[in-house]
Amino acid sequence: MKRDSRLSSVLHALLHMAEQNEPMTSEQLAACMCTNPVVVRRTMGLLRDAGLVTSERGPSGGWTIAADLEAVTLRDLHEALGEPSIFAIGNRNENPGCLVELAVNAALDGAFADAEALLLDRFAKVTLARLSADFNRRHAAHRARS
Amino acid sequence: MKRDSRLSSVLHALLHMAEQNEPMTSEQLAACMCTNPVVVRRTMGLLRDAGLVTSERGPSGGWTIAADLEAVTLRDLHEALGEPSIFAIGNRNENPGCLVELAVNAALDGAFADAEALLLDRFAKVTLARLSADFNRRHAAHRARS
DNA sequence: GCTTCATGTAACTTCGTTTATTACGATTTA
DNA sequence: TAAATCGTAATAAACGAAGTTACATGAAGC
Ligand code: FES
Ligand code: FES
Repeated sequence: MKRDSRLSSVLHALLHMAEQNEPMTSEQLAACMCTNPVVVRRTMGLLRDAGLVTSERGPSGGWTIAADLEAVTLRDLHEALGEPSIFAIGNRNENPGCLVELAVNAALDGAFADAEALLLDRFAKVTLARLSADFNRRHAAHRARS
Repeated sequence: MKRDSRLSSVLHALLHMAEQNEPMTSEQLAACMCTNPVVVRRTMGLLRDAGLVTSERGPSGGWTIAADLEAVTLRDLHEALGEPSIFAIGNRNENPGCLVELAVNAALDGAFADAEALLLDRFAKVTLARLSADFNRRHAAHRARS
């Protein structure tokens, strides 16, 4: 199955934007991430709907972070993206008609629910600020090496 | 996204087979699960490669469980199926060329790895015997009600 | 041996989802 | 008004899972 990589994408975009004082255009972000400006607008549009970024039209327009980096977590971003389903594995039939399926689904669903809860919990503990700091640490180390 | 439902499928098949003394044909299993005999063979073939079931050709042939129900766990089945990737969400670029991607991937990968570990751990704790018992319990309750 | 039943497997199609692309409209700045 | 930029709909491309078709292989029974 094709994986949804939008969470990864918006994180990229946000980290770039966090290093910048001016708005960044869809074009810039797209070039940087090897994708298409329209894709950037579509995805960032969801973050705008959630109040995490703002967009301005016209010359000198573009995308700007509108939230506190300390407050925004990966979980917030996941929710802003519409909480896409997390698993690539699932039940054959979600509304079972027979007892065999009921028993199987019960066993699998419990495990999946627990794993999802753990993942979302981990997401909730990572802020954009922490990610940005992590990036800057790596950046400094990289410059020191070269 | 289209989810991989093979784990769910083989569980269905195995529970049916556990209730049966004779081999079951691909045709029977397919009819029971509303799918195609060839799909059944493809999937069950992986379990056969793992030594969990056997297949016999010709008249009176079919599929038979070859392992101890107490010993086989969901994790064994997951492995027999080739350990398909569990998540429908992932990194945009698994082999990052820039430090932004490195930082993002590190954050996400850690969370995904932990969730995967938890899920596999849960899988390892569920045996076919337990599932079969669960089914029989439900079956008895169902008969008592009607 | 011949027929029948069943698996083994390759090739192809269908279907659903994600991402990319095209096209055009709306808004802002100069 | 011209240029830059987002907003959005419509469409195509790319991909993977499941389904389907077709035929080969092997076993059982006569
Ligand atoms: S995504 Fe911007 S440099 Fe890597
Ligand atoms: S009766 Fe539900 S799968 Fe067999």
